[in-house]
Amino acid sequence: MSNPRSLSKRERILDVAEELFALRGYDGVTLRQIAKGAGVDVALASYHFGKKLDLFNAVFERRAQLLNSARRDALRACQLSAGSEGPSVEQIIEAFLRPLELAQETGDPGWQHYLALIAYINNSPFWGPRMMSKLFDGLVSEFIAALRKALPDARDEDIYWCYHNLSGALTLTLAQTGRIDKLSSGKCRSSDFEAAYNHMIPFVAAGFRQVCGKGTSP
Amino acid sequence: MSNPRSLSKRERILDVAEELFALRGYDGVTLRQIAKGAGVDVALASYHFGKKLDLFNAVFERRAQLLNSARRDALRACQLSAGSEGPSVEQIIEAFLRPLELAQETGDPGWQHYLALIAYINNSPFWGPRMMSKLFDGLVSEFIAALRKALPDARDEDIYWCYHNLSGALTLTLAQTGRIDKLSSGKCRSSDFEAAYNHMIPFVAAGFRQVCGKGTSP
DNA sequence: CGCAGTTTTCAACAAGCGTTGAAATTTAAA
DNA sequence: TTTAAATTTCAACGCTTGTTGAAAACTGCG
Repeated sequence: MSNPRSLSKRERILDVAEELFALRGYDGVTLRQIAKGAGVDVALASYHFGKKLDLFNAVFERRAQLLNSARRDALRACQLSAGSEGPSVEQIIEAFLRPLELAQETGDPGWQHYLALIAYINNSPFWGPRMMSKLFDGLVSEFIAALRKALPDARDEDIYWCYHNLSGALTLTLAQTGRIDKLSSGKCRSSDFEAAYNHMIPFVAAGFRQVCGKGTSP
Repeated sequence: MSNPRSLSKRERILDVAEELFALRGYDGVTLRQIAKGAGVDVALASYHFGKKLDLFNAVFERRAQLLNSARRDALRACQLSAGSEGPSVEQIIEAFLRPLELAQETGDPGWQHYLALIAYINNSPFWGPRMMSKLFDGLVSEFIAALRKALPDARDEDIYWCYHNLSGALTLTLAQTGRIDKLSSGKCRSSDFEAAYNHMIPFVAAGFRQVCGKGTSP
């Protein structure tokens, strides 16, 4: 049945595919590049995953539940620790973002590649609509609902646009992990995850309050 | 020399390449697809532009100067209309963003495709570093300098992180133009651009002020 | 060991890729 | 109209792609 070597090779194919897809996109990577990177014959990818598109989807599915659970748990935790009026905007945004920072900081480069791949998908007019909602719609709805409670004066439309801005800022951060910002001449390293999120959270929270009303105090 | 038909075919190749590259990325589009879309033989793209990568670059160069000039003019205009203490954060961000909105609203779908292509590039770990700085570094430096003056208490590092968030929010907006979102399903599409920027500008300005100090009053 | 089942490689396929040289067509000027 | 240059098509090249069927190697079990 399942021996250590087979699991290892199957997993290695997923790892390499994850990394290369994140860098060059679906069409920019060949199965032969993936196989070579994994030290494996080309046909093995087809044996384990079927068509190339199935391998692409398998890469996403591998970590999707794990990530969604972590973010859902973070939201639940901050809801429990908050009073009956619910968590503040800052707390909700923090619950939305910190699990990603933690994933990036595990030291497992696979998580960085995976999140960069998510960013790639989110900004792709072709892949975005067909994959993002399947992966994240349920989770996002929960966060939107929490935000709606924390910002009782806001119109739904406003909350949506603010979430859009949050998603964009986050996406660029995920896409640029490891990259050095030339403009800031090194002051701003995208691999400095903590700095990125410590700046993003107050930035986004202030934006929400400005556009959606003050809400409950932080 | 230059006759209307030849210009037309050359231009049509650029138009179709622009649209398809924006949708599927560099590797997701073949010269044959572009040629078919333009109603032209495959070899004609090579005749006019050389290699596939040269065509890719030609698509960028066609509108780059026009766009950069518009944004630079907008910055100069708001600097002139402001007093000696310079424009506010809102005015600077508005100068940074409005020319893009205007380009999207020209009704020329080419501009929408072009801006979506810029978004694709910006979020691509492969293409981003090698193209974005060449296209926009000079312009961005001018805006950063203006922001530094409007936010005298801010550290450079903070300004760069805030700009990063602005760039991300903008990029996602450019990438998703024309897309229909569930939460805004009832809205009319022509007002989408205006709504996007009208929400983005106060959102981003509030973020800057929160992270970089209050600055001069709006 | 021997054997069944799983995993991995090998070899090859048809299709599509970017690119190119030469031929055909169109254009602009004389 | 004649002529030379610019444009466009044609036909084909060498190569790479994703995929597959059959052979080989490895696995755990009796």
